[in-house]
Amino acid sequence: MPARPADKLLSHYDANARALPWRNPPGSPPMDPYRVWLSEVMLQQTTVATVKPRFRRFVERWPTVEALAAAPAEDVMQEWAGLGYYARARNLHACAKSVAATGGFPRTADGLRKLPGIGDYTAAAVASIAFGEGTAAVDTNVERVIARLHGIDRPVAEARPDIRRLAAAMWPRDRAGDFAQALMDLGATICRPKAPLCGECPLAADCVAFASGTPEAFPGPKAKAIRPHRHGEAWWIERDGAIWLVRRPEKGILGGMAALPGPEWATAAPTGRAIAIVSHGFTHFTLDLHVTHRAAPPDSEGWWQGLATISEAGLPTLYARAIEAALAAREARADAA
DNA sequence: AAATCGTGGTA
DNA sequence: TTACCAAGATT
Repeated sequence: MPARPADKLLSHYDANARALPWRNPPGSPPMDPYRVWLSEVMLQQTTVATVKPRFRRFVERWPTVEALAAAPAEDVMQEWAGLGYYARARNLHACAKSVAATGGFPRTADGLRKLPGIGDYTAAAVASIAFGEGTAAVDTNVERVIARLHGIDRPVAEARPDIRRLAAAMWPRDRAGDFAQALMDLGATICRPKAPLCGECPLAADCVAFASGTPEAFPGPKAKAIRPHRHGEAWWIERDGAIWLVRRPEKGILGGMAALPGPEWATAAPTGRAIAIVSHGFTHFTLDLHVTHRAAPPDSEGWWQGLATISEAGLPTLYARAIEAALAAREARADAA
C-alpha cells in the first residue's frame, strides 16, 4: 500500500531543517503560545527574513504576554515601526491585554478566533502548533500547494472553498501543527510561486500540476489592480535641533504611528517649494511626499523630537525616509555654501 | 464582499 | 523599472 502524501510530507519535514529558527524541532513539547502567537502575527504578509531580527528584539523587550499587556501603546507602536500593516500592532496590544486579563490564551481555535487580530489562519496555527489541536491552518502557501497537488487552475479567490475542503481531507489530526509548518516550508522553499523545484519535492509523484509539465500555471493568476498615484505634504517645523512630530489617528493608513504633521494626502501636487520629495509605494497606491518648511508653531498635539534621537521615535518607513532626505538636502546645501 | 492596510526583496 | 509576492485581518 503506497504512502499517503501527508505521510510523505511529514517524513520529509522530520528530516529537513525548518525555515523558522525559533520553532522547536518536530516531536518536541509544544511551544510557548505567546511566542507562537507573536511570530504568527508578525509573519502575516511579512517575510521570515524580515521577521527574524524583529521577533528576537520584541520578545527580549516583552518576554511574556503579561509584560506586553502592561506596556504603553506608544512603546508597542514604536517597536513595530517599519514592519508595516500597523493595525497588527494595535490589535496585538489589545489582544495581549485581553489574554492577560483572562489568565492565558484560549486553547482552541474557536476561542482564539474571537481575539483581535486573530483570523482563521492564525487561530488554527496557534491552536495546532501551541496546543496540539487537530485543526488545519491554511495560508497562501498551503493554498498554492493544494491547488497544484490537485491541478486546480482557477484563481485561488474562486477556488478557495474547494481548496479548503481538500486540505481538511488530507490533514493529519494527530500532527496538525507539524503538518501546517511542513506545508508552509514546502511552499516557501520548493513549491514556490515561481520556478518551483519539483525535482526536490516529496509530493511530485502525487502532483497533478507536476504531471502537467507547467506547475507554475497552478493555481490561476489573480486579478491585478491598478495603483493610483497620490501626493502629500509633510511639514518641517524645527526649533533648537528638534522637529515637531504628531501621532496619526488610530484609523486609516499608518494609524497610530508617529509622523510629520501635514494635511491629508490628495491627488493634486503641493505647489510650495519642497526641501525634499520622497516617492513611496503602498499596497494600493503610490505617494510623492513633499517636505516643506513651516515656521508657524504647531496648533495640534505633538512633541519636539530631537534630531539626534530621531531613530528612536518609532517612525514608519515613509517618514523616516522623508526626514532622511530632508537632512541630506540640508547637508548638500551646506557643502555647496 | 471588495477595499483597505506597509514594506522589502526578487526577477 | 515595473510587477509580483510574503505563515492575513478587518470592515
